[in-house]
Amino acid sequence: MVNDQQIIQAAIAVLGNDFSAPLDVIADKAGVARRTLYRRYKDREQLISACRKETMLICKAAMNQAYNSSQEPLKQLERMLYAGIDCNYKYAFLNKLQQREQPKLFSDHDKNDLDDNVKLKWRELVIVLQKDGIINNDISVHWVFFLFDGMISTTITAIESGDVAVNDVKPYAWKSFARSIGIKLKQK
Amino acid sequence: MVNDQQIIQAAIAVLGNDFSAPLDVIADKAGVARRTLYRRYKDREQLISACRKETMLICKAAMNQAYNSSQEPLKQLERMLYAGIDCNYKYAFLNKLQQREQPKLFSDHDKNDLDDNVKLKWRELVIVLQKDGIINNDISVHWVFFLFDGMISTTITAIESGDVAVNDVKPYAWKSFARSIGIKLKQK
DNA sequence: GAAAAATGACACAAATTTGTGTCATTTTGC
DNA sequence: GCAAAATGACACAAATTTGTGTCATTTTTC
Repeated sequence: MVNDQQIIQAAIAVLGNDFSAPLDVIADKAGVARRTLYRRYKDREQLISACRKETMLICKAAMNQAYNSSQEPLKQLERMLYAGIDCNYKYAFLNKLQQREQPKLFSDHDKNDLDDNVKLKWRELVIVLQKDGIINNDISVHWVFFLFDGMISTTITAIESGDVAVNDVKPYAWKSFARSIGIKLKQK
Repeated sequence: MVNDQQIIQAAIAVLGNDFSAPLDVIADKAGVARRTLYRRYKDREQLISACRKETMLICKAAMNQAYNSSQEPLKQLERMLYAGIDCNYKYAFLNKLQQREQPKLFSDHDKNDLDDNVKLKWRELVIVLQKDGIINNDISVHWVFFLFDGMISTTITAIESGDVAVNDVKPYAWKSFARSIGIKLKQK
């Protein structure tokens, strides 16, 4: 009735904004008995591990697909933003997780999977766009990255608040992000 | 040696990104024995209460001062952004807290203090700027608010990462925010 | 529809977290 | 420098959370 993905989904949603939340909160959110969590995942730790794995898989796939969906850097960047938004709180969860693990393991197994493949591609896009004068030169790639991540978080917050129509918000996000880094969009 | 404010500061920093974190984490962060926390605050709940109070006091004061520091709406908005950034993780903490309490108490005591006084002023600013054509008309006040909040979070993230110089980042934030809502800044 | 697999609803021990008592030591106020 | 106040370092009980065992019931599978 309740599959693994739904449980992981619930876990990500809960842990994403309260990492030390007890397991029954997750169980409730998933609509499942706490005992069931332990049947599917040995540990709290293993559940979290599964969350990380799933999150990275999904985000990575979505980002890669977005990247490959066009040859035009600006379009690629736009679709990657949408992909991040679609990954939703998964994205926030990943960030929180990485932030938490950074002191421990610096260059470990699958963590850099997402980074190496996708973040590098993303970075190249930005550099190209900056070289072409499409993105302003007066800001660093680093700052552009923060803005990108930040816009995803902002959009997720907006969606979760329920005060903004979900369909409207993605183009808003892109328009705002694009402007913020100095891109002048052509009127459609 | 360690005063109340430092403890509150530590508590806000810890709870801001892990609300269920045990008290010894906060005690460690504050450089104080866990026992001391209980001497100053009866409860975990009272500590959190104190955090809320302090946070609101500081944020409100900073925002109001920013608002009052100029008559020019654009300048006021800019300074309010800076004030939000200065409030730092306090701001994130407040958001998390309100998000958590929203289901419980809808229109309660001091919560709306910050809202009524400061958020209303902020809102008026945006409406005026939009009426004057300085902020783009194609986005809603609501979305502008999310962008504002989001830019504060983004900036805090950037600062915490240590990859961006603290002094540079505030003007960056303003420039990016201003652009994102369609403000054309004059070159200084 | 019957056997197998998974679930929920308990109960329960171990581990962790909370909150308090005590006392030697440190810090503060004067 | 001394008395008062605050702190740290324990110890400790209560409460909460974790992880497991068991069994009746539900869901899947064939």
